[in-house]
Amino acid sequence: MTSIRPRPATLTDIARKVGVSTATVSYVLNDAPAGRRIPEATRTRVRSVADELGYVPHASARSLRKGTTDLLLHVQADIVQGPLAADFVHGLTQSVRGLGYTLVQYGAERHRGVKAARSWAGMRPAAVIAPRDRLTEAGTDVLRKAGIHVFAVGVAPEESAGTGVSTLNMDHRGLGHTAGRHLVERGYQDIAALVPRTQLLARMGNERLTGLKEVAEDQGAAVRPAEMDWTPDSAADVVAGWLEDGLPDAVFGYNDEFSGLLLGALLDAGVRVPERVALVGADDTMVCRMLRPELTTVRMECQGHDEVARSIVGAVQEDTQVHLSPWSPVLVRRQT
Amino acid sequence: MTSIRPRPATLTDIARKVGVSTATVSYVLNDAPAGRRIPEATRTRVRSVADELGYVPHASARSLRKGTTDLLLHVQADIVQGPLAADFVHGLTQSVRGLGYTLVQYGAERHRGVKAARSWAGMRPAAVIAPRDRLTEAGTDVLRKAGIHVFAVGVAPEESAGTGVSTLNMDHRGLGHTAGRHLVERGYQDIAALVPRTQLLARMGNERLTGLKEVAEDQGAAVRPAEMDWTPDSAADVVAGWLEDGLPDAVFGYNDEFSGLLLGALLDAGVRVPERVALVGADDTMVCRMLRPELTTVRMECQGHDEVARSIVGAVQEDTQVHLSPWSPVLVRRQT
DNA sequence: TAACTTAGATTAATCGAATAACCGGCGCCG
DNA sequence: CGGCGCCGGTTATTCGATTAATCTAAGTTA
Repeated sequence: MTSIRPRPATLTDIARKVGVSTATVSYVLNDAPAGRRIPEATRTRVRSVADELGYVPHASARSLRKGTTDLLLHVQADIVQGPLAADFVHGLTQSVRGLGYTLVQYGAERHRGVKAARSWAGMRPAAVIAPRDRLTEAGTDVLRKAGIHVFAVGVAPEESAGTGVSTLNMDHRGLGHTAGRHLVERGYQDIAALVPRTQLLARMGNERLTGLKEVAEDQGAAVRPAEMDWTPDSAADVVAGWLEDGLPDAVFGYNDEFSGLLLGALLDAGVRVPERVALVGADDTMVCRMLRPELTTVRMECQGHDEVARSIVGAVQEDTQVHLSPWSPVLVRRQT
Repeated sequence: MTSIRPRPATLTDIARKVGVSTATVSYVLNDAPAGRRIPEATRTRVRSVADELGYVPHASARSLRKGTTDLLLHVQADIVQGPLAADFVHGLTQSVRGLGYTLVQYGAERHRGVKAARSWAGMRPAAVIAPRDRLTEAGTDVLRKAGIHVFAVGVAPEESAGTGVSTLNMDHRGLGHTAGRHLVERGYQDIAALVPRTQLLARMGNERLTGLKEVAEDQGAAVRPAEMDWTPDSAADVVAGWLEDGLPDAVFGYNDEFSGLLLGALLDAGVRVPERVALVGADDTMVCRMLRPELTTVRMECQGHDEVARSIVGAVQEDTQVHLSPWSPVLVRRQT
């Protein structure tokens, strides 16, 4: 039995059934652009037939004719996205849909540069939103030349000046400030900061570190960075190092997850937390609530998704650069 | 300055520049379907000009003409996807790309049923892969009528018999078996199992519970379920309840994250883990390595992504039903 | 009654790529 | 010398939707 794949209904099908031309049907279904005169009777008939046939407009055909798509292509980072990113994407998807756009995610590891840009460009999205490590200069060029707006995630506005590339950032330095202020206020003088060794995370880690330093050193507290991998062994190594060189009073653990691993290693070494070493994470994930002691953390709160969506869509439509940084740090105290 | 949005190069542009017709260009760039005779010299010229102009085929135009897309639309669940799901999607994206398909994710909460199906169908994807709670019967119908293959995630093969809908499942019962076997073998007789109260997770929780029960009761061990929300308070409530009714010997915590919250509550109540109550999670996330004691867990190992991709693509191309369940449970012992 | 308006449509071109059908010229063979 | 085959292409149509331009019949006005 060769199953004949059903052919979706088209404008022509509707037109034939109603007994009018496809033009009329198109006008009706697009709510008659100004100046068109179509009596309510016709409109009703067209709409009911469209419904009956389960008509769904063919996005490709439409975009081919109009020369633009309603697609916003979000290229995912290699790293696993936490709840913060997931929530952002979900919210944004909803918001841009209200503005007539469709946000989709596309993610394949090790797919970057010109080759990747070409495959993104093939979909002719209105914009590509991609993490910095996926975008090369040549790749960005391919997109720009195809008339596609580019958002670089994790690229500072200064870096993208004059390139026509918009940016979307998290204020990691501000996050560092918030963590630093908390620790300094509570009298800690010898503060350590974890910095992930992975390429992508290292950049963010260093920015958080910078923010922490700015606040701490201003108040006469010392900050020492410690590189760490995303493994329990690496956490143990860090702690072992400290046991030799002297334990810090407090640790800013980059994020909740790195902090969690470190906490395990500290407890294994018999270090009392937070009495001997205080620990601050970031992102306010549920991990904070699983650990004992619970983790003090810095949550990044996102401004309304609707507002972010409007900024993005505005930039896309005018093809003007914008630089967004919609998250602000908020301290969540859990350890004394 | 009104920036004229650059127009991407088309077949016509290449044809004009090379001095041949668009047909020739098309044949060359698609590697001359059998029977076509085009000398190497022409091929080379066409290809070099295409390259020079940065030509990227217009996916919409192509799909309009061919009547099919290379799109596989993965509709994301409302819940935050863990590393397991993320890894699956990344791997699959890569694998299907090798087979000429493009997997994209689309996620907006509270977007389900017929309305959602219509918006998915608009893209004319070759297939829609969606979690069960996004698919209504009517919605599935819209897709099937549009000639789109449907994969229901989390729907048992029996449920989808005769509907033409393929399924993609995780063997939660098997996971329960593995956890149960471990606990029974270690002599635990009074086993509790957490079951999430959230709609979507409850289904999986109950399947895991069923598997656990099958093994345990076969060996004369008792299993008592305990409903829990994804909050620290709820975990505390569960523990409080047990303190009244009697603590179990062991707990299967649904997954690592629920187990983590429960562990916190147990420790708060002064219960020694694993001496008084043993705890088993699931998914083998890094959370297991942060907690003290570390968590014994059941990891779901996925068979090769290439193989899964082939099954999916095969079903899509033939429009035949398949029922996939590519994960198998593996115990990871960490608590004695 | 002729000229003009207007409501309510229709016609036809177009977007970019794929592809079936066709075509002119050259060489070879009987 | 006529016919056949093959080489290296070209022409023209098609996919589904949009939209500017046009058309028709009825009604209005002078």
